[in-house]
Amino acid sequence: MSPPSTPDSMDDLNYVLRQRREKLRTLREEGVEPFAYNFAPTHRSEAATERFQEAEEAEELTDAGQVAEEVAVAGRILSWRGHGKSAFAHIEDGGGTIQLYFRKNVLGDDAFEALDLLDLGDWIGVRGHLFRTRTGEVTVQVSASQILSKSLRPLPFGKVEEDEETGERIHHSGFSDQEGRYRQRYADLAVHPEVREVFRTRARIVSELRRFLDDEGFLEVETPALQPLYGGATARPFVTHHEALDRRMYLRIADELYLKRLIVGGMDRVYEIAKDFRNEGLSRFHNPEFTMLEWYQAFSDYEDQMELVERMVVHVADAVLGRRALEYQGETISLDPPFRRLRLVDALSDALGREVLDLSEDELRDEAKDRSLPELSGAGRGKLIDKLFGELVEPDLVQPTFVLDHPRELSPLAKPKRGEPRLTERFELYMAGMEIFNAFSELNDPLDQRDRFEGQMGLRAAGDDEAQQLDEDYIRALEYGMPPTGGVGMGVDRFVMLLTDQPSIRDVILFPTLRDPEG
RNA sequence: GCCCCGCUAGCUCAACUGGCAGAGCAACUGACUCUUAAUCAGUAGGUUCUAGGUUCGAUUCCUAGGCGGGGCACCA
Repeated sequence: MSPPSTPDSMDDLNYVLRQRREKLRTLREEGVEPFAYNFAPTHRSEAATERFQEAEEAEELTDAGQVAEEVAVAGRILSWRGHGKSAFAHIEDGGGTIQLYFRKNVLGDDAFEALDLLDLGDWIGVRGHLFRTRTGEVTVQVSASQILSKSLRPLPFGKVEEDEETGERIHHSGFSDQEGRYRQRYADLAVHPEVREVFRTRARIVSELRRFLDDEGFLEVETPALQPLYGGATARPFVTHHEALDRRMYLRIADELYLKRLIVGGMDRVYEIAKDFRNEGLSRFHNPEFTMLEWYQAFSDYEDQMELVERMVVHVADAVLGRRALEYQGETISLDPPFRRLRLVDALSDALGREVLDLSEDELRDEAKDRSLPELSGAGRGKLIDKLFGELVEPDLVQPTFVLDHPRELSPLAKPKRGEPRLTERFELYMAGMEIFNAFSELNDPLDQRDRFEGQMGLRAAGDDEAQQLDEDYIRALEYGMPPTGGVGMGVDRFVMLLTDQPSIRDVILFPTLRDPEG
């Protein structure tokens, strides 16, 4: 990793890097600047291919079978096949790949010799006429070429063979080391078009989420990521310090309490797409910083929000996938609403064969012990129910399922369930076993909210350092009056995982959090 | 934090029970003017993750550590 940052001690470079530096020096000696300032392509590779087909169909090709006007294309050299006095290459640009054909008698001796100084990975710009090779591939017959940037470090290109009959792409060698791919995402992206495609899809998904909410009359807002108090979720925060204010601050774990302050302020439909930060373990489903979409809609309850979520999922699926079913890691998942609804306590009661709400904390603990769930000493009723649910019910939630009406202890920001005060009006939407949405009829009674916060303070005093803090300013906001409001949080990364069939959250985050490689 | 698996050339991988560390691709030299995993001939390329230990001898066995992957826990 060190060569680029240390002064050139050529001795330390391995021979491949050394050779490329020598080519770089030769280019400069010949008066060629290997790091150009710009180039003006007339087409991206895809458009160039289309241009040829257009000319071909219109029967406008010259006698030599070429398009009359020259095109200019630029890209990174992916492959090179030299044949003495000619050569074929493929370059790749943002639009795909295109083949180049170099001939000594077209380019001239000097320009053809200069091709020796090119390597895989170099960026070049070329001009030339489009034609179709004997084997049928649209190709640029290069009349002039220019190096745009010298690659001094070999990219880990594999080779791809396309099966003529099935069109199947067979990968040879390649870059498959997970660690290398995450640490050097630039190299991963450079050699894996399919990885670039995942992130293109991610952008489309986020864009469709925005479009959907905008069309529903929501206003996109931005709230603080640096907060004097953290809240809106149960999680351990990242702690930092503001020097000038000499004050401890936290990176947000959720946007919730700020967005609801905006509802109090009369902004009756708001949303935010933001990074949240949680100081907890990493896993296939957890990255310390992740993207959350939250929205709040005045005058709605969680029933209304279930309907909105269904419409949102369908909107994105239609727009991005063009269908309402998908394959996730071998499972077929239908996105056709209405989604299944499952009351948490009913599902758990069925699994246990006993009425969950009638069980005492000790009885719940015994049930958990019977299923050899580990480390439950500190858990209260809410946590025990959550654990049991996670163990007994959650694994089955492959098809989209709204899990409803969580116990009050688990949901300090949710309104009590109408007619069942031990429960709250809350839902989580599970898909492919992942919790992707979480929503409430938002608690807007400031007195009840204070009681709930105080309950959390009790848990905190008992040693639960993830319990929520009492936010007096938020209570004050509620005292001014918050209309009935439905609010939803969505794990954007997980939703992207689902839609792009990626097994790990690291595969949908460009630069996932990793340990320090130095150790 | 715990368990399992992995770490060997730029990349992908071999190397029996502990016995000279190898191949394909990439690179380099040469041949080749419609190839596409181009082909053919040749050359070079290694701190076997790190530090100890056992041994005549360690990529291989042992101990500790690092990083990654998977699982569990934590957490959503």
